Amino acid sequence: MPELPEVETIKLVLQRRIIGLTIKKIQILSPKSFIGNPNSAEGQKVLKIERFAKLLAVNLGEVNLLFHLKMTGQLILQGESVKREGERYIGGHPTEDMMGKMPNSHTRVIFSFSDGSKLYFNDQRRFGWVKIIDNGKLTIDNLGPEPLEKEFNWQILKKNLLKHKSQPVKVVLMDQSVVSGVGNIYSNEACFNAKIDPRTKVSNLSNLQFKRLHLGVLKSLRDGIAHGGSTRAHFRDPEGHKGYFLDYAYVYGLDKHPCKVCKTIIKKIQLGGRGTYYCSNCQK
DNA sequence: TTAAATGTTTAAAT
DNA sequence: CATTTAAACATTTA
Repeated sequence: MPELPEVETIKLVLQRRIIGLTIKKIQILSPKSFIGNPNSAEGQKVLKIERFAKLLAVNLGEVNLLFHLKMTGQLILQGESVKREGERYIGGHPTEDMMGKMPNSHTRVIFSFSDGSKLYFNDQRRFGWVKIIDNGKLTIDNLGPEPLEKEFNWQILKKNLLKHKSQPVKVVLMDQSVVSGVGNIYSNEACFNAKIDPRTKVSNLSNLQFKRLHLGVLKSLRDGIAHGGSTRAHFRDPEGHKGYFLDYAYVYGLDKHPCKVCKTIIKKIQLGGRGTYYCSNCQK
């Protein structure tokens, strides 16, 4: 699920825990999930961790480990000190088995660090991947502006959205070349925040609505990060309670539930082939 | 049994 | 040719 807030939260956790550690060993359990030669990463020290849209780049000097978790990817960090505290750091769409023993049947790659801690890349559907990328080649094509950077304003959002003027606004928001890191969850939430019907064609939006949408995107992403990502990127795991998925959402996954603002029943429709949730009273 | 699920790319249809 | 829709990827759960 990892959209921007989830990946950002994973980044913050990893920056705190694995920078300065050396990768001792990389075990590839699913060849499809690892692209490149793992030898070039083994023995290297983690220097820097960055996020680009939904991608995570772990810099090892000459090379980077570039992660894309796609739909069901998870990163689970279990360290020696972490284990003693009965704690584990996780990021990704929550499932029962991510609280259990590692590795498990969905573990695709295991990174072992110099201090004994391990990072597990789990991915049920195997859409996600880890790639070795030379440092000079770490540019990702077709990425729009990072919404949390101050250069991002409503005029830029408007200009980029207008690349697909006849499309519903909710669909265009998910286009990574329009704005980086917004996926299905936050696109739904952003439209709710902006009080805009997700079906509205981009060409029919007023400047006022573009402004509201700009703020709505920011609010949804910031709320997501404030909640540790919609998936709870770190988790205290003595007995394995369930991560609470999206308790804070206004509309995503809440069809047939009353709107948290006006009690109108949330509707679910299909837009661009994706589940789309909205309140017909709040969003017009 | 069918449908849907956090994402992206590619092919097919309009 | 540009734009839009569907399919594909793989697996599980409702």
